[in-house]
Amino acid sequence: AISLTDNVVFASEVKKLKWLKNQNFPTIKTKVVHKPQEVIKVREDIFNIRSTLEYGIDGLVIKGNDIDTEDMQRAKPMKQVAFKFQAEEIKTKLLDVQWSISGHNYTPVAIVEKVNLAGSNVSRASLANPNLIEELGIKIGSEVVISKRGDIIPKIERVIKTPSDAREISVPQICEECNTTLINEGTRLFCPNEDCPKRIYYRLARWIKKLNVKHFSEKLMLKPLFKTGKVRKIADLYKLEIKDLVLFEGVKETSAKKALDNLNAVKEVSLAKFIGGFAIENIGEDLTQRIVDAGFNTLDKIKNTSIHQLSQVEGFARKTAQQLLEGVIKLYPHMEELLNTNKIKIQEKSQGKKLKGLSFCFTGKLNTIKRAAAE
DNA sequence: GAACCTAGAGATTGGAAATT
DNA sequence: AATTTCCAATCTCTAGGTTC
Repeated sequence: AISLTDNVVFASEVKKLKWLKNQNFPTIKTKVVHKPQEVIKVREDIFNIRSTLEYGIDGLVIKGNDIDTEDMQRAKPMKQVAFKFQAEEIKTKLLDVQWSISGHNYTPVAIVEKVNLAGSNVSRASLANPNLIEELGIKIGSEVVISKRGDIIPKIERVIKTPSDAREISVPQICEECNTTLINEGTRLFCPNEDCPKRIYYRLARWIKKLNVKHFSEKLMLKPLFKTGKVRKIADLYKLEIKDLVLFEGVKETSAKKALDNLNAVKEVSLAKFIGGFAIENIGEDLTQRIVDAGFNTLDKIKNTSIHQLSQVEGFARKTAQQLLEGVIKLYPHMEELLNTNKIKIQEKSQGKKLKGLSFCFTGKLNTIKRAAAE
């Protein structure tokens, strides 16, 4: 069966959906087909009437002509696939390249002359890494063609021409934060200094993000805290009081309290999340969980094992095992300090799987525990 | 009430390493 | 050599707050 994919309605936007209902929004019809050629034909037909539709669409969804709830629960259902239209392309000019710094990695971002493309204004596009700059042969001043891949992500497709007075894109040589000479591996440009402030800050931001602490604003709170030197390590976050936050512009008691309450509300995390929150390069929560499942279920067990033993775990070979082990050993004092604040602890053992996959709704007053705890 | 900020939504690229 | 998995990064828009 075929239905239209739309980039207008988001399921969560209840208000908008209601609005659409009131507008007698045309229902999206499905069509049953039997051969691949028919799919292509339908796609062409729809593409031709696309501009006459009352709403925006970006392609088709082709799905099995049945309802398979199990399949639909997958992150990427196997019984349905999007078949989008060829992305619109437009000409523009490269004005500048900014280097976006995240942690220790430097990523080039193209700044182009603002153009309206497929319904939005585009002025930035990732250039991924130094190698891509070279492959494209792009310079400041180059005329380029951009598209939005999947109608969403701006992408520089190719260079049309580069005037003779175009300027070479300069690749940073030293870290703007700590003056360490950057290492350019072609596919990534990074600052190797383990104690680079960018790296230290990134760890804090990762922690907040990993624990899903809401309203702890990076801009208004975390950055100023870091800049003033008040917070260096994750453990420092747990010593903060409201008075430390209201010092900053744009932060008053209400938001300060909210941020700290949210931070302190997380009292227990799984070992995998704990380690994932420390931003060891290439070591995320999911990978760590595999190690935990394989029996390395305490911080010390992981710290005291060997690369060889870790590499017995699926998903880990020498490199990843080494990154994890060295990262944990290096950060162990940090981790201990954090645990010693007694504000957060690692879950003793992985929870049973009896509740896995089930959904619950709490309503009314709970007698024995608070609602948040129950959730 | 204006101005500003955040979260979250959907979507894709592309590198690296591991696995098959 | 091909496939899978993870990770990090990018874009825009808007509802719903907070602060000024």
